[in-house]
Amino acid sequence: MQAVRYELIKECPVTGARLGKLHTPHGTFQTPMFMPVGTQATVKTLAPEELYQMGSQVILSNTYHLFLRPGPELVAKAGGLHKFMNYQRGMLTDSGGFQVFSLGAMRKIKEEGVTFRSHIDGSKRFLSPEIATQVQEALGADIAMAFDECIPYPAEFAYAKASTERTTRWAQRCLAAHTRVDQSMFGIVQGGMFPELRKLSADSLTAMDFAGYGIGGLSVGEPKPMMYDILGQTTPHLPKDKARYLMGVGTPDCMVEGVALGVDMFDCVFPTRVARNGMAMIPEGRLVVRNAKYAEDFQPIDERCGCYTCRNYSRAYIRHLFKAEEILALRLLTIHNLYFLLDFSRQMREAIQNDRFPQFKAEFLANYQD
RNA sequence: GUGGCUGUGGUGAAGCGGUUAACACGGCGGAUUGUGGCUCCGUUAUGCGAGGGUUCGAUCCCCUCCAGUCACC
Repeated sequence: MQAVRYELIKECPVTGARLGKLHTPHGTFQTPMFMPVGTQATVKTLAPEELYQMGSQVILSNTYHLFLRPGPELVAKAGGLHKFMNYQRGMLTDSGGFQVFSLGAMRKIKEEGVTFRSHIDGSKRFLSPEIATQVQEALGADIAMAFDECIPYPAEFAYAKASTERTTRWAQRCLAAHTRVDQSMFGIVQGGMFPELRKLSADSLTAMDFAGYGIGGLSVGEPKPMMYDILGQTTPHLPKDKARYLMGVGTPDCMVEGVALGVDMFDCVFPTRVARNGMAMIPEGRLVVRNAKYAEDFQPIDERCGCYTCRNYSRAYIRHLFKAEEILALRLLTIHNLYFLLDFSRQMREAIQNDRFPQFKAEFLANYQD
């Protein structure tokens, strides 16, 4: 019996959209869902109570960052990540595979694992499937991710094939190393932009006993139509009774397309990162609140939005806070953007429930500009 | 009042006779998809206190004025 279990509630009769539940040791959560990113054991600028209040269910934290600082031993000594950071709902840790490739300098990939340099102090470090699994067990999230290589775009077929096969072997080693019964592990489908490799990866991984499946290596710079194409040629190879998690995706247009192709979970730094740069997400796309045209605009970011920020503050005030480099500016837009995506997820669930997901998708996309 | 010094964009300032006036900050836009509040990109002085002169040519040299600033009466 897996610690984390997906329950399919309902499928859209037209698209591949799924309404479901994710049962975890820290509660049962609704899918499709968006998972806020809390890289260093904190969703930047927010306290857990604020996350609960806006409807946050599962949050993501990061093996790479916590491995380097403060270290898995310290988190284990604190009683695990939930206790350490005082978040009592669902939690997922990324394996560190992606960061080794995106942040670690001078990385060297071998069959055994990856040697890289810490982005903090430049020291030489090593991560392998076994180490990444042990670290994630020490962190103790509900969901651990298998250690993978995220293939860059573009990539040659030969490289993508070799890498994908290695990621599959690494997945086996992760499962073999995994011992915690109150934690489940998701495998990660790779395969680059090659449908046959995606199928190969999915088939190999689904033959193993993972609780769910991450879809990695997308949204790495390829055009969106290509991403949707590859995604659409990946999810059909995944079992219906397991959760599908499209890694690193979190703009509403990509999410609604992803849900239509059968994805249940998303995570992305986008809403929180752009919030810190003065950009608010709205149904029409984006509103850059630090733009001069909002200097005397006393409306909320979005009058239709129910978030704490929109109920209490104006564009002019938030713009002022950004200009003055006040911390509250970052908090207010982070609250808004996360609420926006969490509420957007809720609307998608409601649409699937009410058999109107295709219309919801069409209407949303007609209105949205990225 | 007399003498010295200084006047370059929103700011701090390079340039000191010769193509489109450096650089930094700020401003204004943009980028951002398994997170460094980081970063990156574009743009921002038809003009060098004002007027006159010398010169093929003046931010740069000369004169007058104006304004700041320091010192002394």
